[in-house]
Amino acid sequence: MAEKRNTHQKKMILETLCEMKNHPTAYMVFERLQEMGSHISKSTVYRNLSEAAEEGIILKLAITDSDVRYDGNTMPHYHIRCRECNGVYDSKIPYQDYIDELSRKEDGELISSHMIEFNGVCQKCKKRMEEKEK
Amino acid sequence: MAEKRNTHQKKMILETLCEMKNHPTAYMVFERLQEMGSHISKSTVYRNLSEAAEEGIILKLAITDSDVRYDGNTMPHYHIRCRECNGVYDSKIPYQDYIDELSRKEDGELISSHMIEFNGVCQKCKKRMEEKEK
DNA sequence: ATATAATTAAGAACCATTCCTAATAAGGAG
DNA sequence: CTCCTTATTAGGAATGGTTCTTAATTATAT
Repeated sequence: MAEKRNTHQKKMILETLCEMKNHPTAYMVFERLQEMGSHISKSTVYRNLSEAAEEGIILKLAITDSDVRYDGNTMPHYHIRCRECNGVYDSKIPYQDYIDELSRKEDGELISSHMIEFNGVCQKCKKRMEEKEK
Repeated sequence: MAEKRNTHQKKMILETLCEMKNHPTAYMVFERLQEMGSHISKSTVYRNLSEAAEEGIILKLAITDSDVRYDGNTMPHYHIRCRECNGVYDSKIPYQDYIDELSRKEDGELISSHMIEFNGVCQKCKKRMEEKEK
């Protein structure tokens, strides 16, 4: 009655994801693995990340990208999207339960959670832009 | 010194978008136009929607989809994504300015706005699920 | 050690989106 | 109204991330 197997590939993929702090897409994880000399195939990376997200081992990010992104950190948290470099950063503010309550009161839908994405410019890009000004 | 032209195609595309209340992707607008017997090409639909969004005439939706969606309603508002039918609905709750202030205080980034997407089940699907229960 | 079935590698297929180019037509000038 | 300029379009090829397919592999139970 074998159901789930622990393979080298799965372990490598999840370890690599957790090392990457840039909220990568499945493709980015695949590329990283290739750089490291791994021969894990594209489809294996896509499948494992997708399955891990379904199992709740990793997080499938709610990001307004045209690509799905993953995060090793499964704690609920918000994201900041830099409109200059397109990078994704974590916000430090805690989950706002009351936002869900507000929606439950106002809207007729069955709300279970929400996500927030901030639009802004990250510190790195901000600094770079200020230096260009001079 | 002609800069911007008003073409039949542009007019038709924007009118069609505003008639559609389901926050369509560019492709969905293209399909709708075809159903209506229009011969407007795919690339024209994509280009016009993208340009209109840049000009602020329409809204490029912040939705955690793998596709970009557009909205004729340019008022800032939040969205509810139904996890059953995958539909996108508008929330009635007003924009929460203080969320931006909170992030500005806690995070170091230059925040200009945010978007919220609720995860839930829409009224239609809720009703359908309840009827199946019986 | 063997069996079986979950998992993988490799790459073809998919499909929304972008890109390219010749043809078209909006709108200003005469 | 007619001509010119050039923004815009139609049509389709190219792109590229993701999904799918299949035979080969390999984790795990027995």
